[in-house]
Amino acid sequence: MARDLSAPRTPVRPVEVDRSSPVPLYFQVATRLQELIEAGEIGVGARIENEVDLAERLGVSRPTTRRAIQYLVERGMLVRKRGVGTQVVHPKVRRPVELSSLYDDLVSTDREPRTEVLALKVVPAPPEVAGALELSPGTEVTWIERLRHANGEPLALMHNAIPLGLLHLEAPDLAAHGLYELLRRAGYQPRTATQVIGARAAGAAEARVLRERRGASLLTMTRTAWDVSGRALEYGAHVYRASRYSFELNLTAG
Amino acid sequence: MARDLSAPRTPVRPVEVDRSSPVPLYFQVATRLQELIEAGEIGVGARIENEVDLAERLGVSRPTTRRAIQYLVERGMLVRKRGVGTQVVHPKVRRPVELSSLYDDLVSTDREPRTEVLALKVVPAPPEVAGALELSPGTEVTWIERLRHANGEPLALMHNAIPLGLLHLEAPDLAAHGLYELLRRAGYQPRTATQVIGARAAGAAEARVLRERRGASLLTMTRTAWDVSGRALEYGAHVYRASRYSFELNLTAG
DNA sequence: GTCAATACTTTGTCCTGACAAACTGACTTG
DNA sequence: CAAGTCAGTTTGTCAGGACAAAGTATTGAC
Repeated sequence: MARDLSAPRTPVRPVEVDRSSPVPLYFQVATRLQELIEAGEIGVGARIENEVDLAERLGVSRPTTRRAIQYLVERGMLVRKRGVGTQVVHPKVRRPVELSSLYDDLVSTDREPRTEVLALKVVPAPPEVAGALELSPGTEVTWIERLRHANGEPLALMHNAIPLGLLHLEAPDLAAHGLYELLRRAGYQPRTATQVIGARAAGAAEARVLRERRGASLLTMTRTAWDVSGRALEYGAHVYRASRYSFELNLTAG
Repeated sequence: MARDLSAPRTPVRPVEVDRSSPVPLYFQVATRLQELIEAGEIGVGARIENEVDLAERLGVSRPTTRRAIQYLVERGMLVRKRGVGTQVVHPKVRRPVELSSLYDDLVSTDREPRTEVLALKVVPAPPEVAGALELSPGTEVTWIERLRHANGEPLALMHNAIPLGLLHLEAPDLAAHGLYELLRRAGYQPRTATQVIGARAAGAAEARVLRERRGASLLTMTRTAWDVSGRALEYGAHVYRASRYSFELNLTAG
């Protein structure tokens, strides 16, 4: 359907590989291609060279070239069609979903986060928390309550549970850093998570600390995060001021 | 850390491949492995055979075996470690995020969806819609307003815009099917989307059609969806009764 | 001129073979 | 006995080749 097949192949000229580098060849090729596409040197809609020619010109094997292209296809930058070729569809990577913390988001958008630690103690896990973290009921967990400010205004009230023994938390650390940053620093990298996002009206106590009217709309988010080996890292139940915050997601369907 | 390496390798016995099938070998192997894991025959934490042995026993090459395992690794079921082996970490696939429609979700959970088409017309795209769909301002689009019921109760008020020429919509079709199903049937498969999820209080008109009190909390979702070749398919601005609906997401970090 | 058959291009699948890098566990050595 | 060394295991990377399948473009027949 009116795909412009007469468009000239962009011959990806300045790609070279460094065989002495510890970086895998396929990754070198993928990175270079990504740079060229993001810089606009290979425009949207343009077809790139076919795998065989590209491989030959770069001096690598076809499987290596395929792997590099596949990497960018999975990231949504390229589309392949058998018998047709490979086309650029997006100049920027659409990341599937960011598994980053609120704190990092605020820092990166210059919104001056500040954290007030309301509680930090060890308690037996309530049934809901124990279930989410796959612990037997009553197992002790570190329980955290924090109030997160942005630009001097309260933004979110956050309750979190962390399995004991994972890491030792101190109030000053929590005040100065995001929870995910502390987890990462201790060697635990969140990799998968399930979230439930909903909304409800603010109760009296919540309204007071968040400086909203009673009954104001709040965004709620409960999340459980696991690391790469399936170990449960964190359970969180957060409420956000809907007037100041929303979730932005980029989705990709398999 | 206390990984049970003494656990016996589960030898994935009943896997066989059918070389006369048009289904690729790597996919046959991946599917069979996935079934065994989901059925619990290979338990969580168990290591599977190493690639070389598995390949030999199945009578396929090691790259084919690797590709099958890689497929499950990307879906979060397995974890590989060089020098160690491959372990099961999750008995079920955690899909990155489902890009399915509300209608399909309600059908699959047996909640008897019913759709009331409030409006179906062709209008010039408002600036916000034009921007989201990457159309020049004022381009005409199909504009849809629907009220979605579940179990006989109103659940969501949905506004959507579709580029003209993509497909011809009739009210009866919209009443009987989800929008995504109609798109798919016309050959357009949504692949990537950006969503913004927020909350706000119900206005008077919204409260009336959704049978909520005025000021009740509503979940809001605006979304733009593209197909595999980067063509904008749909813009949607939906509001949900927070008392009856929440978003559930499974995330995976790269 | 239109439609079907054919040739060509390009990606998809699969194989064999080889070496490198990371991790484990046992052995050696001080 | 403790710590470093070394061999074994397992996944990671890469090459080169072969054929299949799905499109596109051309050619030929009616």
